[in-house]
Amino acid sequence: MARNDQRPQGAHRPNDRSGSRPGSRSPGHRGHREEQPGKNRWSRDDRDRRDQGGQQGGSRRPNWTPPEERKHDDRRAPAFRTRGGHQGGRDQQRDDRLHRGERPRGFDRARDDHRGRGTDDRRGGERRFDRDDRPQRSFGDRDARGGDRRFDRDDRPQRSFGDRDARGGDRRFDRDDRPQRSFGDRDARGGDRRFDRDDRPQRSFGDRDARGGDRRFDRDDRPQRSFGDRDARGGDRRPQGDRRDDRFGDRRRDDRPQRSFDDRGNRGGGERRFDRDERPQRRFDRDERPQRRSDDRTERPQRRFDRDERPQRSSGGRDSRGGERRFDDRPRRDSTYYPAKDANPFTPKEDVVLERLEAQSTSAADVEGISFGDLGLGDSISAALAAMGAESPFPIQAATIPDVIAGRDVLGRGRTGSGKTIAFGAPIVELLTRNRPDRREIGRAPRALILAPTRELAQQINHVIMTLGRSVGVFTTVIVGGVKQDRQVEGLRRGVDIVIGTPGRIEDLVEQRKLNLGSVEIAVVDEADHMTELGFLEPVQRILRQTRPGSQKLLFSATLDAEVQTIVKEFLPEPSVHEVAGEEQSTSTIDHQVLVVDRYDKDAVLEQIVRNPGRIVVFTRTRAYAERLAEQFDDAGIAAVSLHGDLTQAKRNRSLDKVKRGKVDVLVATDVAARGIHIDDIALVVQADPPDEYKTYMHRSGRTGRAGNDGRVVTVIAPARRKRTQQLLDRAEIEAPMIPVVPGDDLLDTLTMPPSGRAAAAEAVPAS
DNA sequence: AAAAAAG
Repeated sequence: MARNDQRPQGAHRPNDRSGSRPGSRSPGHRGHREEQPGKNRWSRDDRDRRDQGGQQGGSRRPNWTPPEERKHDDRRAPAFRTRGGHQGGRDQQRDDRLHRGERPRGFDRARDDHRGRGTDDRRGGERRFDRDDRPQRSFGDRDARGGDRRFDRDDRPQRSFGDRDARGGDRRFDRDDRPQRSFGDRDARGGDRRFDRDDRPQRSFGDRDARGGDRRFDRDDRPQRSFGDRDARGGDRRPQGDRRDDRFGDRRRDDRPQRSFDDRGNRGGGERRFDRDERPQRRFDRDERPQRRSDDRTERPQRRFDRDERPQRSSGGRDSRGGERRFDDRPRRDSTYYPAKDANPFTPKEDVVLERLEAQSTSAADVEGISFGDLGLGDSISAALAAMGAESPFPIQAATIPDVIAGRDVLGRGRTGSGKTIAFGAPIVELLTRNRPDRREIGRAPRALILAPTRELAQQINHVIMTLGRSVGVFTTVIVGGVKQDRQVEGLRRGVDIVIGTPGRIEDLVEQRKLNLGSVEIAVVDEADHMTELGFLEPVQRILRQTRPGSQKLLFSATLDAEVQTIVKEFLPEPSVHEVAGEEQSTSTIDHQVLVVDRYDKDAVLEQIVRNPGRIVVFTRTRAYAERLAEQFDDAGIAAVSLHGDLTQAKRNRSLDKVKRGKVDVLVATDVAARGIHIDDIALVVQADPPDEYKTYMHRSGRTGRAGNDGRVVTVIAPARRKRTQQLLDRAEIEAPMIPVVPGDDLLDTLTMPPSGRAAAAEAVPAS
């Protein structure tokens, strides 16, 4: 895996020194950052030369204009025009060149062929660059990248003090002590959380069955699942009695005995359905965890058992494991000739509302008058927060900061845009400030790790934490894929306190022995429920297992649910769970509508919607569609950029940056941008394809309506999808009218207007 | 069926 550079194109760039590779780039010279950009940049001459003899992707258009130079002002000009107007000369030309909707530019395809993966940008010209030799396009990229990296480094210089040793010791103890904590703590947090382990004993067979009933929805099959896990463990499980007591004591958690995930179903009431069942597979995965040092977790013997039983569980997960669990194995209809809508073994899973973890609730009123200092943060950090605009703590912050500082494992759920990054970032910086050596050690191993599902989110988190850390000499670095690892490795070599990144590159560097997670005392999994989904779970587990035994773990997400069970069981023995009270209300600031559109009218409707003024984010289910739509909008004179996994990281950064800086108002993205990404003032979120999961709906919607602003969301669906969409909305507890729409409807021209204004317009439009 | 993350 030690891959060196994922951008093979680099080899073709003029001035390219990649041949000399990482080392030659004057490592150690922080100031050399500048060279980075220069290195790949094409001079005008280079470009011209290229253009003339260019045999690259071939079809470069004579009149092609760099997208960034095009003008799309017309989009806003005609204030709410009903139909797409005609475009100016240039656009006209473009229209001639290709029909919207088509995969224009033949070269795109050609390129795709040789390029192994991805396609860069939708605008042909740009894409070319990324790949082959296409020099020109570089400009954009580099800058973008340059920027990111910059962060990584700038702060480090001063890196004066600090180190892990100090803390190390402490934490270590924690672990050991944790044992005791168990009882007490657990209660607090809930013995329940422990799912399988302790409390569940009784539950064993009987329970399950019982539960089975509820769960039935989700998984009829589940019942069997018991096989290994729980039963076996049974032995371990302690009687519920011993669990909890304390801190939550006051909070009334004692009463919630069984609350474990499994149980949840019962207590909660209808909604909570045991989604977990579906997640059984993961459990198996653990087998691989044998490593888990037996010693550290004396207290948690139980788990060990779990693993044993789960032998097969390898990666595949379900397959290996017992047949029962696999969805495939589920009882199916005898005949599959006719697709069964309701009995699809796969879909149910996505729509199931995972049971919500029980948590301590904190409301805005609870934090009134409280300052960050009251929560345990030092003056420097508090000042840095104030400078960032965070004068006083938000509920989720007030709830989790003290516990994080106290060294507890924490599960935090706060709605989108509620300040979760600071909720875990500030206390981590605070902890790293304490007990550290007088001098910072060059090459010291990081003491904190933050995992995020996307590179953009990791970078965003880094911005926040880097800012906080700078005030107290705590340094961070981003470790993500898509860019050369050189700078990242160099940063690590110099020594950083907090590593923020995505699983792939982190594992890669660990394997290359360029990143040592053994000193990590605090690990955070942001968007935890997503990070514990199938493709992410195992890497995350492997990474967390690399951290110091007994290290503190924090899981955060706006939709934190039982999906994280597997991780909680293994890594958060006695977590404290927090959520913001009444967070559902916050959704009330977002207006939701479902537009029922005939398939053939869809693109026209989307184009009309996107002509509305204001920043608009359009979500699609596939990369190809995101690309196609962005191109369509662009060709129609509506400046738009795309963001998805087929683009090079440079382009991804560039697209996002363009939107953030207001260069472009329309962003067409896949779900890569659904979680965590913050862009100011998104007036409207358009779901060009309806999401499959209610959680996805919530995260996409969460891109708007942030910071107390109103937000609007429209979801475009085909008539046949109404029922399914309604079910999804019900699960998300969102009310949204379903409105039949055809291209040209005035309603489509007022979507970024206040709801009230729209209502009037809607009435004037004959419902389909 | 798709997306993300390593290549």
